Amino acid sequence: MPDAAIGLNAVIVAVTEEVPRILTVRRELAAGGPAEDALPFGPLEPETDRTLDRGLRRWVREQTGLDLGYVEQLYTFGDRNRDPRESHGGPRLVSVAYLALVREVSVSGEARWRDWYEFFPWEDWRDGHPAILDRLAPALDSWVAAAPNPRSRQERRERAEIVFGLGGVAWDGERVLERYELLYEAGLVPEARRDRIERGEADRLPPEDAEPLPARAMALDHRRILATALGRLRGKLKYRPVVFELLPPTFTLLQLQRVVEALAGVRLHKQNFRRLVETGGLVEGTGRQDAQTGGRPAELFVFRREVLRERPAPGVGLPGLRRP
Amino acid sequence: MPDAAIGLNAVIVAVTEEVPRILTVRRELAAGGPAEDALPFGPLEPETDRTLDRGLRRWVREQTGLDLGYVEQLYTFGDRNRDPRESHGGPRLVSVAYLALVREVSVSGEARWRDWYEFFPWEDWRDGHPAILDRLAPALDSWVAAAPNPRSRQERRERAEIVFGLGGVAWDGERVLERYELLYEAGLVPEARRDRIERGEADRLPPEDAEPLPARAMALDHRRILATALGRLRGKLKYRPVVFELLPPTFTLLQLQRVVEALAGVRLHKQNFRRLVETGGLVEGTGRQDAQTGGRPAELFVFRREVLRERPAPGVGLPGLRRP
DNA sequence: CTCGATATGCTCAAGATGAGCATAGGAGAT
DNA sequence: ATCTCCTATGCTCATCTTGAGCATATCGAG
Repeated sequence: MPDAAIGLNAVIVAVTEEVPRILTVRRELAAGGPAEDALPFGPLEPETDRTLDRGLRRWVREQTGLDLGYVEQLYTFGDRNRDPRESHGGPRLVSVAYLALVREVSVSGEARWRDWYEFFPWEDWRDGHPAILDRLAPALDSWVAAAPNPRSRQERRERAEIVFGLGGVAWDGERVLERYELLYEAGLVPEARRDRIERGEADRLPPEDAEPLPARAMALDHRRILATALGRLRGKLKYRPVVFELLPPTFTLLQLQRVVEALAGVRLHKQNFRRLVETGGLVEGTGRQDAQTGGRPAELFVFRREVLRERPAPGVGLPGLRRP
Repeated sequence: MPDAAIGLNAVIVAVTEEVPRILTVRRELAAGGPAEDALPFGPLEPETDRTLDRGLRRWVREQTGLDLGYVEQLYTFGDRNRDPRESHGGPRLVSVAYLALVREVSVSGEARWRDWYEFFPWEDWRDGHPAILDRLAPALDSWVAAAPNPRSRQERRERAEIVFGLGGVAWDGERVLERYELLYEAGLVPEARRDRIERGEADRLPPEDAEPLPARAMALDHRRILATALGRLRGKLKYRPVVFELLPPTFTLLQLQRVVEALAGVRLHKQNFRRLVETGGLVEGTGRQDAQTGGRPAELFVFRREVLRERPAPGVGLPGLRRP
């Protein structure tokens, strides 16, 4: 069986000040090339790492000083030429990506936190319809129109409508990856051009955009990995009590709501949210009050672990977030 | 970056006669050892396989003659010593497992179809509470009692109750993997003994069960992979129209219901199921009728693709299957 | 033509959801 | 002191969804 190299990628998420953040590093991938944002990554040491996630925790600690708590495997990326160094004799690189949720934000080394909506501005609907979608829509239309034949045009149209919620289709917050992949295929993200050039496919380049999208790109396929993470987390939120990994042990209901909103990218009805988490048994009051920030003091709550015994799939699967 | 070998595993699912089946092969893993059921697996060819799932499709075709349609990545298994050959100088083997859904059942080669509930008899609740659970419950109690300290005992009890729905906790059909892993840890499946012996940990063996569970074991960690697949499929059913991958293009509502029940492992209320899929826009009548099997003829339905435009997460997320 | 079997239509109580109104209890300004 | 602004918290209500059942339709077999 021929060999390949196994890499491990980490999407490390924290939420502070109502901003969901991910930990990034700066990397020069092409030696001497431009530095780009990248997800932290490291190798699996086949000899010493007993499991994949132990390997991950090991080098995350080494690189950033962070001790990961909640960790979950996301997806394994193995397309050829994910890393351009492969085409110059490097080994086939297969990367197993993980999602980690943390509370702390102090990191050491070259790591820094970034608002994940800088990478996906179209995903944040908390202030209503994101303005960037008005710029994307016509670009998507051109992509549809540029299809080589009517059948393919029809497919493109349907796909664009479904994933971007156009033409009356409802927006589905979980389709983060599908949206990114469509933009990539349509040549609307810089990675599309860059990858083609790096692979020597300088023919068939998408037209360089006069005015590039106001979104941050990433090295390699890391924005794809990040999109996978965001989509997965949005889904998981609804049926597993993962938000609490991102919150201090004690919090107010509004703090909880703000974190959920930050991840889900939508605003929620306050009273209904409260009803959901309280009558759903997800939290319990401590009797203590918040050293608040203006307004009537709020009660402090804690996560109620017993809910795991009471309900099969406890989460904040609430109004406007529900599945069907 | 040190090298490792990448394997690909396929959990290939079909449903016929209300039985969910998976494709297995017989393998002698220890040369000269006993033949065991295994999932089909093959290597990734780093040079020729452009993507992981292409590699998978390639060797599944080679090994079984099957052309896969719907394929979805499941999970990547990378613990050390998954394959005992590693401890004899073999390379670290990391396997990417895939779930595939097919309609056909004719296979060539050494492959054969097996009822997946032979591997997990406790997962089939279609005829009510599975009898095997009455045998498992006391064995789980012993495992809880055997905890080294009160704290660990409490944790074991809570875990057993949650995953097996004991002590008033509701049964959650999706926790297939958690149940299998608990049984493994508790030494209640033959793989637990076998793996310890193969790793030379012949001390600390779980006691050999006088009367082994009436369930089929698998080679390596393949039953774990299978459990992952079953759990994932049960979950996905509820919010993506994947059942239709397992059905002929045209089907009656009862056929559809039977397939869903076979996968979910529970019986559903017929009229409500019908209401759900019809008013939910998942299917549409063809006007034609079934060459039926006794009783009033049933209308033939087809999957209604337009539902993808109308609802964000269409699936059979119905009564008794819902998340919260 | 009656029975057995399945299909299909319809009802209804209970619960969940979506949206809003009203009141409580703090801090800082006047 | 009291006014104002702000957030917390309690409560209501119309509407939709769910869970469960009854009733009727339409076939084949005896």
